[in-house]
Amino acid sequence: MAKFLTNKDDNYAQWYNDLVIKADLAENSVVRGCMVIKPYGYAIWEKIQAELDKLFKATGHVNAYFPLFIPKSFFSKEAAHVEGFAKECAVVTHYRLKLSEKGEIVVDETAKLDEELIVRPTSETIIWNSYKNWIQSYRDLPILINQWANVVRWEMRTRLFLRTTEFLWQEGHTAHATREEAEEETRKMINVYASFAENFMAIPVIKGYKSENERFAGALDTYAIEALMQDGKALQAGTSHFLGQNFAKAFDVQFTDKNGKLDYVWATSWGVSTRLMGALIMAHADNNGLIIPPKLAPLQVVIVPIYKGDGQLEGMAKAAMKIKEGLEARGITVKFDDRDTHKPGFKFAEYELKGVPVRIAIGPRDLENNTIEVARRDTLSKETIPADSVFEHIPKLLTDIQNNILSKAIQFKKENTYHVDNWKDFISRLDDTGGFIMAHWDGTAETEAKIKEETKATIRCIPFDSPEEAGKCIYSGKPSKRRVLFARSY
RNA sequence: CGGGGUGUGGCGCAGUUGGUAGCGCGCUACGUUCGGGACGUAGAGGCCGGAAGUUCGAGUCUUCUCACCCCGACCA
Repeated sequence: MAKFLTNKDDNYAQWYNDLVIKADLAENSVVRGCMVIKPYGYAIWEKIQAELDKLFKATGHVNAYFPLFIPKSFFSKEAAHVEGFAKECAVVTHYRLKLSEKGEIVVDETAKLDEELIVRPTSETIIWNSYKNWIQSYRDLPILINQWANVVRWEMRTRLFLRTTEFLWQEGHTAHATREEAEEETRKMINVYASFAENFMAIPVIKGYKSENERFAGALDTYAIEALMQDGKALQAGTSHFLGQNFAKAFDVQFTDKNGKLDYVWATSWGVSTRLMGALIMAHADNNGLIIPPKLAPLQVVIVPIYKGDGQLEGMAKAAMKIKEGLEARGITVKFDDRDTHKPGFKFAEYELKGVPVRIAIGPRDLENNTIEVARRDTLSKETIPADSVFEHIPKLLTDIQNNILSKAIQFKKENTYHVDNWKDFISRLDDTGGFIMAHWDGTAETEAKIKEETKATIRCIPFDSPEEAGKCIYSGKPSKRRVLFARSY
């Protein structure tokens, strides 16, 4: 089985690449570093989008859209921000092409832009330039806007979904009258991400603060959710930034408060990207292919008929359509695959590869006995049930699968989270198993950098819930008050 | 930008001392199959990344060029 996939245990990276391609999620485009998201992959992204969008709306946010292009001058208004992104920006310098004497299409040098445009790597600057005009009074606040967009960061090395030059994401940008309110928003959104990861993606995460080094360019504080992949590496799955008054000051966004006093506006921004697709794959999939949690599966149930030529299909189609309609009425997405160009075995393998949570097979024996065969993707187990019980059974089964995938992931995270108290163990733990490593750190950037240099492990976050505990830094031996989360990461 | 590698049907590859291109998968047609990726038969499909050179003759040798991939420095 799964003879088309590289074995996950032999070569995890290759297994991932194979899976993305073979499951028809995405492919590399002719444009270096950019991907083509294929319909099946995009369907999963649309599910992610739809659920997140509901959560954003439920927390009071609205959607809007800001330009792809950002004037270079805007970009340089916030010092830390420029520094963070300058090295990976695509720049538009001209607006016209022409035919050369040789008949080639060339840039028309006479059509040079007065001010160059940056292709957005993120939208803080262009958005705050607008907010400046929108905000005069505390009555105009808060502004709670999200946008779904593409952004471009010119990366050296890319991998489908995990890091691509262009990627899709959402970015929330909010403006508040008080520091407390902005901080609360920052915290609220990281919690939204965390609960989305857990409840929909079935991925448990660790929420925490980023160290100063890992912080977003221009933020006073960055919160992140970190997820553990099956190869023991961490993946940052979402971030929420408390931007303080940095962007308000850079773009001169002031408002009059209730007391008639002028003050700068407080800001947050937060985002998740198509990288979540990578997380979804690497958290759950196995050597047979994807395992998609039912809540995000574009196709939740597939019905495969097993028939020999001569009119056998008819009876099955009738039974299948009845099941399909009944399940759809219960809000379940169902496909009846009656293609006669592929054999059942081929279809079984294909839907496993694509991670469809539940497969129903109906064959001649089932018709005779009024049964169906139900197979679940997460455990690969099969059972034959009375056809009449399908409408009670399948919804329960989907819930069960969602829960099982999550508890498996929780178990995995638990088993691969280690408390380490000295340098030797730290290194051997990283090399032997990887995983989340909770260890003491002296809180200095120098130590953090040294650890990264020597081990490639970074501080993923300082967990919100990590208890006060006296200890010694694993690297410097200096005193430390709490453990932080270390890991090698994507 | 350093270090390594690869360019040959749609995809993955082979191609000997230079002699005019082949295999697997996929594709098309027909037939037999159909409870875990079926089989047979017959087909279609290639300026061998590009340019120049050596030679009677270049996928193969030489030079130049272009593109892509992998490993590092940067990153959601």
